[in-house]
Amino acid sequence: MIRSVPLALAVVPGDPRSLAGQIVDSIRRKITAGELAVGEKLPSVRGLAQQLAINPNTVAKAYAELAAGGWLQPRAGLGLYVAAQRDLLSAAERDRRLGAAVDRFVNEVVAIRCSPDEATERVSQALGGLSLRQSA
Amino acid sequence: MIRSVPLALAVVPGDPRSLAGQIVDSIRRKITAGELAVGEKLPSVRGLAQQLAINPNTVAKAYAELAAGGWLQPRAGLGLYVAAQRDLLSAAERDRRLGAAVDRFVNEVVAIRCSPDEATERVSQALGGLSLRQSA
DNA sequence: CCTACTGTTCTATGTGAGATAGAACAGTAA
DNA sequence: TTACTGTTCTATCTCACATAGAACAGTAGG
Repeated sequence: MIRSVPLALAVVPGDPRSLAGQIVDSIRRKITAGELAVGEKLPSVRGLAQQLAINPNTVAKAYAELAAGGWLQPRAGLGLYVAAQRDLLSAAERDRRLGAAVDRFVNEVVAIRCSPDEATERVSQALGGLSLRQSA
Repeated sequence: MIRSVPLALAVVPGDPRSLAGQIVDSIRRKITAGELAVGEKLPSVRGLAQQLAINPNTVAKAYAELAAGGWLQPRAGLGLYVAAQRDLLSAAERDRRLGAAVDRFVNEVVAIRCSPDEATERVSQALGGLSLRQSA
């Protein structure tokens, strides 16, 4: 029996994202950053729900989405484990989604009225830090 | 009486953004791109609503948000006109919002599992094209 | 003055996503 | 058998969004 890490994680009601969305984003970034190693066991649905003081169904939905995206591997009756990185999306689909994400970001930059150069710089910094953690 | 341009604009029900949100984004980008010149009159609330086959209240909400953001200048009884560019946000507030937008974008890049370099490149391209239009 | 336009404001209604609550099911290990 | 695991289902509540209809104040032109 592998002990599951307490999983430092927080959800806030003020966030525009749904509770399940916050959990999904946090775990995806922790896996990408290497804070959650491949094969590691995640807290149980009910355990994490109690820890976050939210409904178990909300955690279950987040876990289901992560499993569907290939981030977590379910073992029947045992729990969910961090899966090895693999691509479920085709190159075309990934390109399409990236384009949509870029478009959304540009809309926000326009709305803020900030310099395109500053926005590019900030994105470069944030994504650069991401790749460093990925190689770790 | 200044004739208002037909304003090539489209809203789609499938878009995750609300109808008002789509209108707001489109008009902000048209103003930024110079497709809508400063001082130009916008279509009336009821006119644009009829053109888009949506409720006038939805258009009114979009216009109100644009006016609140300083993008449009209301003239009582006349209509809304493209305002001269000015900053209503403090540097600190703009920086805070940019950080939030970057964080959202990074979350999407992580979710897509695409290369950070590719994402940076795409953003740089998109924002570069934006600054070109701004100078026009 | 009167009419026709402009944006604004208000209440009411219907729809859908998100979160909650509670129950039940199947698989696994001690 | 017991206690855990994730999964699935129905039901309810809330809130944002879009719609619908009405009313108001300001402006221009006949």
